[in-house]
Amino acid sequence: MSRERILAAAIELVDAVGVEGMSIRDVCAAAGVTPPTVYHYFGDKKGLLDAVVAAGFERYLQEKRERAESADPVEDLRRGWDGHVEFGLRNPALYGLMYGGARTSQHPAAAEGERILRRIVTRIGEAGLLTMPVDDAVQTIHAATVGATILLITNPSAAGLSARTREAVLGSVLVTGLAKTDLASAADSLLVQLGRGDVPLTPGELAILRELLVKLGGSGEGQSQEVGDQEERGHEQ
Amino acid sequence: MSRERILAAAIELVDAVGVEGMSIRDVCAAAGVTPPTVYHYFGDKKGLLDAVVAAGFERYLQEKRERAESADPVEDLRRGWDGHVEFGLRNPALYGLMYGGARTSQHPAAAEGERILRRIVTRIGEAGLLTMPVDDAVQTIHAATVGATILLITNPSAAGLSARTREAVLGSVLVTGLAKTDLASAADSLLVQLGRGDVPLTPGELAILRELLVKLGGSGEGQSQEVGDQEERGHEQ
DNA sequence: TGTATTCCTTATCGACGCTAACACGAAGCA
DNA sequence: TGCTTCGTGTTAGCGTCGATAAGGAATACA
Repeated sequence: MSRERILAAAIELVDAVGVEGMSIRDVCAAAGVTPPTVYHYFGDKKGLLDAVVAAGFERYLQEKRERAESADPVEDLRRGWDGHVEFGLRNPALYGLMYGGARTSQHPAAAEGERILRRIVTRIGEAGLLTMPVDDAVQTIHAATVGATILLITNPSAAGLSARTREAVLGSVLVTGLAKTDLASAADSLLVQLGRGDVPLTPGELAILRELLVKLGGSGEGQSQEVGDQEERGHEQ
Repeated sequence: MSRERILAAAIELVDAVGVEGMSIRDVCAAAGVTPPTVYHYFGDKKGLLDAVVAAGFERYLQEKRERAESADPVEDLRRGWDGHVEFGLRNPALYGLMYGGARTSQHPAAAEGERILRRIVTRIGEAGLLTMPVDDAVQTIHAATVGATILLITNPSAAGLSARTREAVLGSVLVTGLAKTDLASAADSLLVQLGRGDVPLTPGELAILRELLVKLGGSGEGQSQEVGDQEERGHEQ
């Protein structure tokens, strides 16, 4: 009965003050117990943090499992990516414990997360939409997801980074060049082309065109809504 | 004279036992000074770790600067990627401090690293080989690089992960040789995209945009440039 | 010589991770 | 009912940590 209170207090504290700011004594004060009780249940501080990480993975997996698989595995993959990044932004300290550090990281719960990803990618492969072996695709997607999440945590102002990286990776992993055919990308591409060589337009036309393209492009800093919340969805396909 | 010895001892200790295993007193013993000396030079433990991180970035930047720019910016980009990953694998604890943690990460030395990357990407963009704006490409590449490095650190058995992720990202960021390499086809591509889905423009804006795009468009087949040079490459390490 | 500055010390503080030893109520068994 | 066991906590304290107050020794400058 005290174990849950201790674990809950530890999770809350890690989320509030980070790993380095959390002390056993603080956890005890929040949970209403004394230090030896913590050591009775969790062995040592590392054991307590492992339990926190395990609870974090469990929470993450629950979200992941609640996302039912749709008929389109590619859409499932996008949702999985967005869910991962969103989870990291919602629990930055916990995410740092789970992925960032050189910690154990071989948590059994982490393996199930990768298994879910592998199942989705396998379905995509069975549909003949993969440009590489399943394991390679899983590793590539996983690496890019973690990297985008970490960079977003340390630099939340980089709006659109997640969606762009996602489409960039998907564009190479999937045979369908979906990422290159969406509206924002086409506008960005043209914007790049306008920057070099001569353009058969008057200066005024060029100015108007640039403004319109920026409005269409995915890289503008126009919308200041919170990141991670399906910001770029709907553009593709 | 003691400052350098303290910093060197701290770097060595961080590399040997990690951040959490390092204590000021250990550093003092290794450097032959007493604790107050450390606080005299570095303020507090965070200050000392910041100095360690700064030294790490400095070491990383020196390696990066020593790689002279070649005539082919794409090759420079590949070498920069590989150098980044290699540095992370050679200094895992230091890399975790530099990128993994939720630390400030806005170190001035980190900014120069990104500036070097941006310069390379800018050169690629000036060659017309970019499918997205420079800033977007920089962010995407950066995120994927960090992710691949972190996953390789925590799981060194994933051979080939770095090269695969690198080529996957480059395959999306770089123009691969088909269409979209010139102004006319980029305009045509956007024109097609305007035809489907909803466009966040007013009817008037849309009309002007269409007119301008028609003026730019090649009215059918856009001839591609001579960029068939680099295709997919093996490039294992 | 007197004084200021730099560099580093001794000595100490409160908080930390952690542990030994013990207290106490709820079964389990005679 | 009495005795034991076990799960669940406690009190008290160890050694170490990060950090600080106060001052000493050497150098530089007037």
